[in-house]
Amino acid sequence: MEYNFREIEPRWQQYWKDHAVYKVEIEKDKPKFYVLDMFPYPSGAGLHVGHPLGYIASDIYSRYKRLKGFNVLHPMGYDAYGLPAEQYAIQTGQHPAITTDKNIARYREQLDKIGFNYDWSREIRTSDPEYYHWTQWTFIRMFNHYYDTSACKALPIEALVLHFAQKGSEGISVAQTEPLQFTAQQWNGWDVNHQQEVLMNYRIAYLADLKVNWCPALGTVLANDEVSEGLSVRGGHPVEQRVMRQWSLRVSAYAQRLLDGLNSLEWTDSLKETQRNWIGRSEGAEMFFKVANSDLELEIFTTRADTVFGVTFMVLAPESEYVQALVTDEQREAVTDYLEVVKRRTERERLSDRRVTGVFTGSYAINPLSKEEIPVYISDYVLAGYGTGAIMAVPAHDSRDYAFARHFGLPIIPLIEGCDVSEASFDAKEGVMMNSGFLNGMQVKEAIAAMKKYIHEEGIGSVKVNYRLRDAIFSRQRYWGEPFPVYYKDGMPYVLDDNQLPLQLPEIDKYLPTESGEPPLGRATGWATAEGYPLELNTMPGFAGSSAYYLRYMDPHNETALVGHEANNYWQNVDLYIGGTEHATGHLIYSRFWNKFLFDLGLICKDEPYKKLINQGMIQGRSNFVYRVKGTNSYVSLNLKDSYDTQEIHVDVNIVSNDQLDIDAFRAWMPEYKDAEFILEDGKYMCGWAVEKMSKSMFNVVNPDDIVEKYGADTLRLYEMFLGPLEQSKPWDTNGIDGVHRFLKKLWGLFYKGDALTITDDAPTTEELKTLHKTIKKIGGDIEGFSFNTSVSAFMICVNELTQQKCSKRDILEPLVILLAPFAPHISEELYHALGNEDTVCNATFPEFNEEFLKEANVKYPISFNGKVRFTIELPSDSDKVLVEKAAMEHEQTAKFLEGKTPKKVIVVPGKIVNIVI
RNA sequence: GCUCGGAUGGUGGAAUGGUAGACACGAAGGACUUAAAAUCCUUUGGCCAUAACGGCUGUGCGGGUUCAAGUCCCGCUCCGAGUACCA
Repeated sequence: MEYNFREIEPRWQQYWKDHAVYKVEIEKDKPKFYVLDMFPYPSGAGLHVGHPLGYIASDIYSRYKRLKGFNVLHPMGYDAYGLPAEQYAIQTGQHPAITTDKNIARYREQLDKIGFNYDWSREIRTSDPEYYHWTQWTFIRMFNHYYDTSACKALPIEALVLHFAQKGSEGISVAQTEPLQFTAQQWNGWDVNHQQEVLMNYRIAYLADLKVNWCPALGTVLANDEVSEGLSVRGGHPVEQRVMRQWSLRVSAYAQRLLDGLNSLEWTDSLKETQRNWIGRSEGAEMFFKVANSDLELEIFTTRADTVFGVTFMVLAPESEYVQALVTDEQREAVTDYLEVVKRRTERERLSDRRVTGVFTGSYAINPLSKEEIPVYISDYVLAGYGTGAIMAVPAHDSRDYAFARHFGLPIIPLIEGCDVSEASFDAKEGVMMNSGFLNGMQVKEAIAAMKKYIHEEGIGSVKVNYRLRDAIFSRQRYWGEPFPVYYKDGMPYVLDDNQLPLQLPEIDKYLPTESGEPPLGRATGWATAEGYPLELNTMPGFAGSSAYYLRYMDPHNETALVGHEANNYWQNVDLYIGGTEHATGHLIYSRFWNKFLFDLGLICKDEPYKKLINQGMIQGRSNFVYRVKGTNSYVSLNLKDSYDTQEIHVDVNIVSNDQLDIDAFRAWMPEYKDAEFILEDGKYMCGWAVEKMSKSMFNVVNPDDIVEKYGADTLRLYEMFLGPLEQSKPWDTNGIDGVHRFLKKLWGLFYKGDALTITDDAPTTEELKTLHKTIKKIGGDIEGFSFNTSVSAFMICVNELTQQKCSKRDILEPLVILLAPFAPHISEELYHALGNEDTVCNATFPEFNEEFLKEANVKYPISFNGKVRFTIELPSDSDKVLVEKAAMEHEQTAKFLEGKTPKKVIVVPGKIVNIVI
């Protein structure tokens, strides 16, 4: 009987489905394990061979954990809201839900072919009202809570209202948009609208006029992580700054907790570092600089308090509120002109053109230490959104200030002994201070500390921590997203009652903004509450639905809660999360924030959602090229191309094998190549190749369906793992796949000779047992360490050895099949049943290796101590070091040499030398 | 600029400080076959040598620690990723 994967695989997939093998329930007497994949956005292009990489890895691990006796939750769903379906709807008029459903069906079909062990009864889709019910529900709670900085948690807004009514803003410690001061009398005297307006300053989900990233091409605002270098991440359209009234989430309130939480997580250092940089904590000082001939004081933030003696000017951001107060009549025209220029520049222009620009306000401030009068400038290199929007400039020790000083001819005072500031500033935080009064002679670090102390004692400022992390803008001017559970009364927003949820997305005629420029929901008829109050027209962004989806999987059909307490207490949080690094500053920040908020409200039991996280690397494409002799339809083979003037052209990798072009297939590929002629080498046409992103335009996309059709799902799974370390990016090259396929055929050959099953119940030989046990040991260790590529090698070695040993013993082959089940479940299931087992291999137990057994057998080897003493003792032939070390220690002469001392280290090289360090 | 990774044969990649190149692909040669496919065997880092044993060299570059370095330390080069007027 041949290894017929085309028959075996669908049959077992059907069996698993029919017997609900992967359905999981809470089982209190079993330890739980939660393995999660980052759920996909179902794009129209379907899966390519790179997408399942992480899914295969999580599938292997969850199957392994199950064999180890854990109750494993391994769900899957879809991030169903997104721009492509909406763009498609705009072009074709087809409802995004239809497009999305179609794409999901296609994804599911592709996923099913690979034999994953998802519990599909828990599937969720973010666009499903049953699901976004709870996204809206959480939003309502964010609206109704504020962040208390002394309690370090979110608290109900009613508590704050009560406080305001009694004491005004006195004594509150809160996260807020801007510091407000008012008395209880003022508060109580305000009408409802004004009170609501003031509360917006504190709510965790709040509406505010913000400078936002507006993308005209997409017709919507974008969050910071959706913009890169002035262009939208999706589509690469220009983004400009605009002030708009938008919903935001007060993520910044959680900055410190998001930072601290990282320490307890098993994530890679690089990913944690990325998040730390994104959160951007910087410790420094806030200081006040008096304005000459005025009562005004300018507040600045600096991390270099030690350099105050070198401050020779100050700079305000163009948007700074100080600007108007400081402009003198003589400078008014120049300043107005400058502000106009700045306003006209797009974000992208500002980033690409970094020439020094700025204008003098006409006013002077007083350096609080040197007491010198220093000019105050305006320049767009100072950002309004960070710190206080004003800086003290130290040209000698900051490169931006240096460039500015040089341009405007301002003085540069060096503060560190021996530094050279004739060409560039000296930015390093090291050296001995000079020109700095009482700081002279100190090291920079001492000086920073001394200066902070001084600032505090003299009352000219305070020690302050700043974060780069901004609040998340939560409104999108789109149709295909979660509607906000919000209505407007007298122009003020109010949230719906829980019993009005889910607020379903209405139907509209076209998926475009209204003529008056309102978002698409402005087209919906009757988009209002029963009382006739208009509903919010914006929808939520992509990250809304993905922020708490892991909780919903625990209890996906609960109609009364996001997640029930019993389910949450059992499943807790995700033990292993696998996905790409591209979510480092988006989803993985928002999701942690969202989770911490729910934790504050006592709704869930863990304040971090993802305990261990693994980033699978990208699978790149391996493109092939042909070389056309310029101006002809003639193509020259790779190694002959240097003698011609050629043009490199991408060719479909599916008609190239081992870099050799299938010439007939090439002629048939496109009409223009029908009459192509070839200049061959050794009778072949060899193509060039390069590693590039996998994309249609490079003709290097490989579809997993084709691989499954040709080699089977088990081969695909093994090969994806075999390609290289999980976390590393690597190119896909279908050529190597024969190797793993051959391995499966060899495994099959251990069971069947011709049509006959040749398994015997004979006792295994020592050699056979050795092969088995070292394989069990290796595979177990590799899976725990996520070294799936070396596991596949270990299987190959094992089967090669057993083939040589002509092994057909049940006692060897049955454990081997169970061992392989996480990697290649279909063939394992088939062979497991061929051995006479009734139950599914998924319910088997992961075999244990026999350590004692592995310590047998003896062969001769030479040995020496520190290269000096040399004699021969008997050592095992196996290269297992534990064994060899032990044998060395038990040897008579060795024992005598040691005289009862415990060696620090025993180093063994079988066949050559042993060193023992005492 | 800053942060974090990485560099090993023709290719993908193995190597708790201990025989570098496991395993696989590709290539070359051979067996079987009318032939092809499939399968199996041999060789395969480089250089030198051979009837044969073998020798030298070798993990981006330059130093260092060590009995022993692909691995640890210092200084570079190149490549990749993230981030950026963040004061």
